[in-house]
Amino acid sequence: MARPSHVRDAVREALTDSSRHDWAIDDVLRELRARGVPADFSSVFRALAYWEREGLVARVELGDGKARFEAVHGHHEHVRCESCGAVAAVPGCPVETARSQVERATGFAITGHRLLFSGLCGDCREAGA
Amino acid sequence: MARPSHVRDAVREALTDSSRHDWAIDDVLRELRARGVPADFSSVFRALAYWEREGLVARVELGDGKARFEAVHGHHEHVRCESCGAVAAVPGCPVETARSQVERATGFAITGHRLLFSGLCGDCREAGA
DNA sequence: CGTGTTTTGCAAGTCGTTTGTAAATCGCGT
DNA sequence: ACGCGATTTACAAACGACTTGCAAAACACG
Repeated sequence: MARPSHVRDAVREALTDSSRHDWAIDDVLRELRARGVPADFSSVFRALAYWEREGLVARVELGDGKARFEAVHGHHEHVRCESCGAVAAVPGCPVETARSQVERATGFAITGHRLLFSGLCGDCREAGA
Repeated sequence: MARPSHVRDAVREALTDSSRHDWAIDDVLRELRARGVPADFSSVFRALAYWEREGLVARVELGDGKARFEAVHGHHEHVRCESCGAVAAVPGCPVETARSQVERATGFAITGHRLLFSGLCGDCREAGA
């Protein structure tokens, strides 16, 4: 029933092989082409949706109005360079401890959070100085 | 040179008069109509952009793919109910202390952050139980 | 009152995503 | 090897929400 799906497979591999945290759909598409697996935008879109449902890929919210994805690893937050857009992972989670305090202050039962730092990466800092 | 602008004024008043943290452009539009100040979508859009530039209105990122705004008060984070979408403010900032640690870990110079909690508001929790 | 600038509304354009549809592909039983 | 039925894929059209171009209306000012 489940048939081989080179697009889906290639999409998963592309994300998994890299440590990028900001794969836009176009980026994945280009990467597939580079790997000799031409595919259609919509196929990549559906593949990403599929792996997201499957829990192997997570959507990353960078606030730039584009859907971005990364392979699921552990829980972590992100930093994004205001200048060049580079994205890196912030190990650990500065927010976990705040949870119960937030619940008390707001009356919400907290189930998750999304934290995005912005700043200047090392390169841009040097270049701008 | 600067002429009276009932749309701009009405937009600022609408946001300022309320404590909402999730004004979408349509919401503002509807509120203006309710106040007897009919306006066009694009005018409201430009008014919001204007006040954002002016620093009186801030864009709020709720990750629902819509531009959302609030009147600027102090710095605070947000909680959003997964069920009904209600948004509340989280007083204080659980992240401020993490800043230097993040800088050390990533090599970025941190200039800001955006934190969004998700969970269930009191009402939805009762309703769902 | 004219004049020149600012605001507005309307409509069209854009960007990125999402969906409809039909053709191609493949596993499987015969 | 062949046909059947379900799954994948590509292409194109649809969408949602924002953005922009442009001309008409509204003012302040001389």
